[in-house]
Amino acid sequence: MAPLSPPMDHVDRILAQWKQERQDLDVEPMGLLGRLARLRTHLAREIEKALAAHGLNSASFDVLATLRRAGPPYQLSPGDLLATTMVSSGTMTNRLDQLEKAGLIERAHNPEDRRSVIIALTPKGFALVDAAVTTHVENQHRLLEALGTDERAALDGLLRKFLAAFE
Amino acid sequence: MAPLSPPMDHVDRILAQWKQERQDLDVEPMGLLGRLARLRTHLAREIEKALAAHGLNSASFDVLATLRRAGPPYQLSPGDLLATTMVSSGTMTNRLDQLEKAGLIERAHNPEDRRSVIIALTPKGFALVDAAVTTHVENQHRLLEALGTDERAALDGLLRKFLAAFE
DNA sequence: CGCCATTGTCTTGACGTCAAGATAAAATGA
DNA sequence: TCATTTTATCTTGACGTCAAGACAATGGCG
Repeated sequence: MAPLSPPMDHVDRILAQWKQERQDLDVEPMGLLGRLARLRTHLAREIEKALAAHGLNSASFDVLATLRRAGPPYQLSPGDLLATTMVSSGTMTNRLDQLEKAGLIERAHNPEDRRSVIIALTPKGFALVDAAVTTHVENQHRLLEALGTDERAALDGLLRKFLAAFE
Repeated sequence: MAPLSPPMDHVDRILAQWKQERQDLDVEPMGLLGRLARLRTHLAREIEKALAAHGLNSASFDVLATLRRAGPPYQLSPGDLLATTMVSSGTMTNRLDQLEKAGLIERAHNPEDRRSVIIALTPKGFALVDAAVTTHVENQHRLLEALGTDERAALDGLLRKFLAAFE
């Protein structure tokens, strides 16, 4: 018996159209990259939903989580936060403005460098992110239920190698 | 000899911090999902760069490419375009407005349904997207160079299965 | 026929992001 | 020392996106 081929999905249909219209192109990479992009959009939307239950989005959660997992005293500079979050400095300023208004972080002067700012998690921010991360991790487990243990390990390994080409 | 373990990457460091700070959480899924998200950001930025050489971004390219690969007469309704692009109707209207201003598409009434609109690629739009897709596909090949043939197939298969859980 | 739910598209207002540049402080080095 | 470069953060203006809802046309159904 021939092995079962998986059913045609949305991305397969796109590739089939290109093969019809532009036979000169080798569109094979478009399949992998298209699936990665679509999957990422679905996952991001699911993650936003889970965080919304705590009044957060993934932008604000990322900042709070970075401060939380840094350990006591839960303080980092905007520059430190930039180094881990893949956003521009203007975006980080905007995120910090909102978190400060919400009382989840505080800005303090750095006595050792007056250009620099110390961002500190408030008790309210700490409590919120600690609750949110619990929900978030549970949600992440749920999102991975479609894959078995071996598949997760294989996928993670391939993503690791691929990602290494860019950072 | 023990097998070589890959070097610690950015995501590994995040996981190590969580393991230190929140030992109650099983953060294993965060590794896979974090790598997927970071990888997608890197890839999206590279793709934007390649399309910018043609004056396009991935938003406008997606619309033009959908019309192009649909085949003659290179016409679809906004609703058809919505069905393949994972954006809201307001986003699509905005994209079409700009493409129309740029002379790359035209809007026409649908004689069979006066609610409906026919979006047609102009000759200028056809020529542009045909050139852009050539560059885009070359760029996609380049982006996948980090992976071998077998790895690409394995990754694509896992992404296909994962994506199937969401659509 | 005429009412009502549905469909297809567009409008509005808000949000998150970025690139480019402004500002101020600190480090460098002649 | 002092001018220059570098670093750290913030500001500005533009862009792409979304959710919610407006609007007109269509299709079903009594």
